[in-house]
Amino acid sequence: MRMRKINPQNFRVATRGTSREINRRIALDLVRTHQPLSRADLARRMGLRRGAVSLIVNDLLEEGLIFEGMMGESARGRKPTFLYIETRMRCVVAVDIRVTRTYLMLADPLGRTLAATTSFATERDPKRLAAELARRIERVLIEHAEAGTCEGVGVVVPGMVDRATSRIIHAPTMGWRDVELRESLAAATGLPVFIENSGKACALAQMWSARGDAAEVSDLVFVSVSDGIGVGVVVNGEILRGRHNIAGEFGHVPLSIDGPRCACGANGCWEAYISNLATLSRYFGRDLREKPMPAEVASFTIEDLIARARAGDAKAVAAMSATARYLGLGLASIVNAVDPARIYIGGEIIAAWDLIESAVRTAIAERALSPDAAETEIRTVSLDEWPRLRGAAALVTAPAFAAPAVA
Amino acid sequence: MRMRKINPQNFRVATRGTSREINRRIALDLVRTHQPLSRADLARRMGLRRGAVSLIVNDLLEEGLIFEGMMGESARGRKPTFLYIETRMRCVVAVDIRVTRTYLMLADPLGRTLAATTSFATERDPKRLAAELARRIERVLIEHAEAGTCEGVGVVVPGMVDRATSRIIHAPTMGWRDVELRESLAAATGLPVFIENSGKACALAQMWSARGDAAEVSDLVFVSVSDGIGVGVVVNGEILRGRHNIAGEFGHVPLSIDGPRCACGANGCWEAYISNLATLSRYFGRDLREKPMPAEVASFTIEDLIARARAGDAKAVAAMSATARYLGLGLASIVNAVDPARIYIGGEIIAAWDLIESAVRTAIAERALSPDAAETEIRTVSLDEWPRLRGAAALVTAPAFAAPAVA
DNA sequence: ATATATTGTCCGATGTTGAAACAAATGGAG
DNA sequence: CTCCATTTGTTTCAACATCGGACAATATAT
Repeated sequence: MRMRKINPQNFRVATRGTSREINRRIALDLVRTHQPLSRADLARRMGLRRGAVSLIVNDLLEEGLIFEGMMGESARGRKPTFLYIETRMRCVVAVDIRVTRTYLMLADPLGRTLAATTSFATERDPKRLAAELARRIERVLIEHAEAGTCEGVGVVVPGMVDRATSRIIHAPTMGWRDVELRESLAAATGLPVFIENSGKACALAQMWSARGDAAEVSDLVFVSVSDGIGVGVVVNGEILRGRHNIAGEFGHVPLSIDGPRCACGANGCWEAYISNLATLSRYFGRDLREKPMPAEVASFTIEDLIARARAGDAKAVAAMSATARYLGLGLASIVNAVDPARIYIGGEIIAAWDLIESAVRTAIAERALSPDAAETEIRTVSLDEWPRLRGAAALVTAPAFAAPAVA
Repeated sequence: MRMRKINPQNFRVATRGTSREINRRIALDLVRTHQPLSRADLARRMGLRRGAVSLIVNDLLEEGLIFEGMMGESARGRKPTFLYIETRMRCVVAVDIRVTRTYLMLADPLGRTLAATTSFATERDPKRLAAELARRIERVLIEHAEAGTCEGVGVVVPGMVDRATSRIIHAPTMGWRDVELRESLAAATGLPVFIENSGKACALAQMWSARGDAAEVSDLVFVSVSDGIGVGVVVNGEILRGRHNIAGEFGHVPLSIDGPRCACGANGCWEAYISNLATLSRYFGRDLREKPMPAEVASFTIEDLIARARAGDAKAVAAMSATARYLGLGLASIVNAVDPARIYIGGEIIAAWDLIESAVRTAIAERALSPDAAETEIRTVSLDEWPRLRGAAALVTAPAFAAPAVA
């Protein structure tokens, strides 16, 4: 029995148009997930009369959100006209700001890539970064005029973003505190701009990527293992943000309060056990954060480590196994705390998923509170799926398909 | 920008009555939180026309959910007729099943106690417990016939409850696995029965207890420190249950994976550091789970320990301080993972809150990811507020005031 | 006594879904 | 080919909701 409290300080009453708004969004989302679909299909799925559906569909057609395509097939009787999401004359720009490089992608309203991803060295100064981004966005839109009008820019950053103001409260790796980016980028491009933490955006992308009658999941967690640990939590189909915009920071929940020092200042954070740097440090038997480092150590990447493990390097295998175990122990905390239907894992390390999966599973089972929960579904997301950029695109595209705020 | 995904497998379209249903529930909840309230007050708060409000109010009056009371005051013009939640001829029964004793309370539709709480020794056999409960419920309803018709029975248990079936999946301290209680109790009493985990129900009670324009909070966590650690999480005004009904089990998130053994089988769970047994074990310098124990140790309670700490017993103070620090470190995990607007803490130990608060705060600040988050509001809930029983009552009373499921 | 303000009700306008009739399109039976 | 059953999509009217404004009732201030 689902039961949500009404907030007496912030509710929305129903007006004459509320029913239509609700059904309109359901219809649009059904076209998105099940296209192609006819008006009669929609009426059957929604349990509405065909008359009501026709009115909604005509609205959506007029606004250019969907279009009528081929005639479909039916055993007998008049053939249905199929409806599709209009993706031909609309596009969005996705931007992934990372410490060293910034990535840029053009996507259609369903989040599919329209043009090859480009990248450039990240400019640390926010004002100059906004200017540079605006230039590159303008260029890609001119170069791909066939993509149509741009509906907005989605930006993901490695830091906390304030929900209300969209200011970047703190991005430690970037050295940013209370940075304004949205307004300057919006002013420079003349486009709506949406900014979100990268972990949260990745979770958003996974939530909106499911198609058809495939298992739909509205409670999921995305864990990104990289230089740091980014985590995004989705509960009841909504991103968990929290009162101070830090919700989901499982990377800084401890495995051991007396464990190794973490970049955040505390000891024994999950991140301090399983970040790429932690794994490499384990392999080299020294803390790689301490300079100076020999050049051959500084340029050694996690991909190199995985290669050595595959080649049979016992020390590499041991380092990977240890990370796998700690990864699983932390995932167990997520399972016990959030109990999502599915966990997605991204980052360079999943290239070695076949090597580490069983150790991860064993560690989860060691701490998960029930056998069922220990079997929580885990899916890996490889880097070439561009999870961050798809999340950035979803920031712009998803609102049109979301449920209206009501009550 | 709040954005909830529509579940294409499980949505609810709007029908002719949906607008009315939405506004009806908002109106009823406003009367609950702001009573007394006139029709005109409602129209102003809701932004509806007085005509529309009148129709809704007349519906609610006919159904006996509210009643018209005294005339109110106004500076000029016709005096308003005040509306109140009808609590005179309706009641609910709240039941708190604990390991050794079971508590029973009669409450009104706003969750206020109507008759003194009674208790009896818990019968471990579910069938016999249901029969015993039914007898006692029948008796209290006869003895308090003035309370009117009973609208249902809310039961909280120390274990996991399956959302769909209401079966008790696992209650370790009771020795229960996959136990059916709801149907047998409903059959024996002829009343609707609702069952929930006690930690989750406590969170529910806090969410629904706020009145007036006081700070409304729809993201909160309730932490109950007792023999075990019970935690309930509320996100967006909804209880977090999770895919396997274990969400919110922060009691078994580790402080140190190499820490002391926990009853759940894992090592270093938060519970193993701060449960009453853990605190007492720390005081006596021995694991109290190991039998046999001297009688004076076995009968020594956490209240006794608090008394000794207040009397200046250095060892008692040290044991309490250690628990306080671990309590804060675990709360920091909750802050970083869920980032609620407010945390409620219940249990015997809060009788010593003045002794431990600063240590708790220091520990939270040690690990919280932002200074703001470290200042997350904490409120203690004393035992004589009967948080579990109020949660049990809320299971029955809250649905009437909750938002309708839409889209 | 009069003016003004407030509450609660009433009635037609508008916008929505519900139900059913209807036109159009299609395939199969004869 | 004609006729019929079937399906799609549109149209029409009824039912139900809020919106907007008018109105009577009621109370206070002047």
